[in-house]
Amino acid sequence: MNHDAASTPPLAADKKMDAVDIQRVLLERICLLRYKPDDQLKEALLAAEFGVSRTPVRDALNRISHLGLIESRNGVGTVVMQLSAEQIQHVYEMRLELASLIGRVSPITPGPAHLTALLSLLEDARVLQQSFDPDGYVLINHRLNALIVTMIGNQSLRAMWQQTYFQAASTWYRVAELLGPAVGDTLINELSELIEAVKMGDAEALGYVERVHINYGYTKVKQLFL
Amino acid sequence: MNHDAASTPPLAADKKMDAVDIQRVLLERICLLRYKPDDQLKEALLAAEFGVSRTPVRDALNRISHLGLIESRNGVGTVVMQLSAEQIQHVYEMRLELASLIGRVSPITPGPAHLTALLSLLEDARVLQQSFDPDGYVLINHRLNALIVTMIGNQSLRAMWQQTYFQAASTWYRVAELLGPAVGDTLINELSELIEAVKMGDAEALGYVERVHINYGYTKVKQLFL
DNA sequence: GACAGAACAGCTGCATACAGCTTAACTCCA
DNA sequence: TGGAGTTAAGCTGTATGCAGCTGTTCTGTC
Repeated sequence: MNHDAASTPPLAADKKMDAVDIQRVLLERICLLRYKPDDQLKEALLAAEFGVSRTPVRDALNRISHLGLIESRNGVGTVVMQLSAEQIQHVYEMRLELASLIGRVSPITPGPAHLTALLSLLEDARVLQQSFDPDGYVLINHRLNALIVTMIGNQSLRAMWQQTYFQAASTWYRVAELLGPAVGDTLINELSELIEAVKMGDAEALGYVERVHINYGYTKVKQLFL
Repeated sequence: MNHDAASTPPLAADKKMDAVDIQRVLLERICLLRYKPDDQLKEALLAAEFGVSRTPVRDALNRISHLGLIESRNGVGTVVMQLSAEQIQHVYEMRLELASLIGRVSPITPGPAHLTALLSLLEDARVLQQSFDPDGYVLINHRLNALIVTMIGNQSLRAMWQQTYFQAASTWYRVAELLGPAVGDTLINELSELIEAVKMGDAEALGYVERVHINYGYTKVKQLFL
């Protein structure tokens, strides 16, 4: 009764996933680097794993192809793309700008539900620090992103935010692998500052907090990869 | 020999279009309002028209579904969505912001090729004014948009610009129908100002020119529809 | 005549079979 | 043994048939 959504995020053991479910799982796996750049996502294998035919798998791949994270080549396979240094730079540059817009274009005043969710995330982030692992970290980041999305009033901006999040997520996973618990501390700081902003119902502050932390992340990415 | 691309933009008479071609044609038809909101895009009919099976048509529809311009409902059909007043507002708000970013994030210095293309567009726009029709107007706008895209250095911003263009295009077509040659005059002004910016190699000016004219368009849309 | 119910037509979602392309391995010859 | 040509395996792209869902229409009853 209480497992209507997101209760089986990575697993597919249950019964008959449709194209939409597969789309979600594939994106999550790319963000969690379970599929690494140059990996081949063979439609037949995925179909077998999910217990469906190639058709819904193809539909899912087609629907996420616009993100540039995968590319299908006839006769070869569907490969996971490694975003070039330039592309990563562009995505982070845009996320910096988009963050500033959260509080400026059709802003939403965050409410108590948002606060509750943030407090829950903060709790989980603290638990995570007791035995840090990148997967758990990125999953919390996932939930945080999903929450921030609900605080973006402009639907167009919301879509762009999601898009760039997916594009940057796997890069950020690699940072978490390399830096370890340090990024967890930063996440706790980010959550604390977000909580303050939400307590005041200040969407603009929220955007600036995000901007600051994206800038921090961008700095780390530049140091480590670019 | 000289008909390698865009020579048959709307037509499908030739031979064997693949999913990518179909995707382009469908988007164009939506932008030109050949498909109006609540219209049903039946896969079987489109397949017959393009001389292929339903499969590549489905692939094309899936690949553009993220724009929110169409929505497939099981048992019903794939319907063209009417963007709500709020959605239109959001898209225009974002285009205003994105325009300002053209000259700020990874800008490109426009060169002589851009200038040549703009002059050609200006010429065509002037010809159009001798007997204005919305279709011709939107097609020139299409070419202008394609050109501006090549002046956007940040790939992520480029994708967002394209996305919002497709989402706003059909709305703009309706404005052209209602206002007639007046929008053509505005287009000529826009092109003239863009030419000045490009002559100076000033990407920032280019972005501001776009911002101003998007704002003009937004004003008209608000007056007429919102 | 009006309304409830059932049968029907039509569409998308999915499954399966086939064709075309690409890569890699394998063979044959020098 | 090295290399060019050929063959074979495997993947995506496409075609086609079937199942499930939805809106409509037709029928039977009150």
